[in-house]
Amino acid sequence: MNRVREYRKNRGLSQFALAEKVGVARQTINLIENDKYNPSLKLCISLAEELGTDLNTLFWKVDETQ
Amino acid sequence: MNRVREYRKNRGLSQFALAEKVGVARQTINLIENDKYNPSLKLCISLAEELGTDLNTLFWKVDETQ
DNA sequence: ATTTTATGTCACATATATATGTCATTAACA
DNA sequence: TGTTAATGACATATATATGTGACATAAAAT
Repeated sequence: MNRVREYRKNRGLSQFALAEKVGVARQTINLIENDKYNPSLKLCISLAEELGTDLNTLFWKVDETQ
Repeated sequence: MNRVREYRKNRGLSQFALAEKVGVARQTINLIENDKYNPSLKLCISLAEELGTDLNTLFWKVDETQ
């Protein structure tokens, strides 16, 4: 799991809006949020920058119990 | 740029040894260290774990002037 | 000298991330 | 109502990450 959806929603962005900001298709954001695949490092960095956070926060050992 | 080579050398590992530990080909490590492409998130996480560090340290806004 | 080891690179093959178009469903809203 | 926006999902196409095998060079070890 990752925290892309959480950070996207906190910014009031739709999947489509975030996709446009980072230059990918809406489906790509959808698949990443639903852990359907394994994004590239560059895309992870773009997402972190666009969402005002960093790689560890979005993708490093997300604790689902908290 | 990233700090994979630096952390690998600090651990006394060859590209081949690190490649075996994370389950990719030696060429893949070589290309990543030389910024010839854009690894997947899962591979970045494996590298960070194997090198005893985290995503931000290896891949987030590496300052080349320091 | 000669044999390993480590690294960079190339060519080709394969797996998969990503794009594009589409459809269904739900919620918000006119 | 109907219409639009948001999301999940599918099928197909393309770009690219990664694998595999090979070769060259340099350094280290024997």
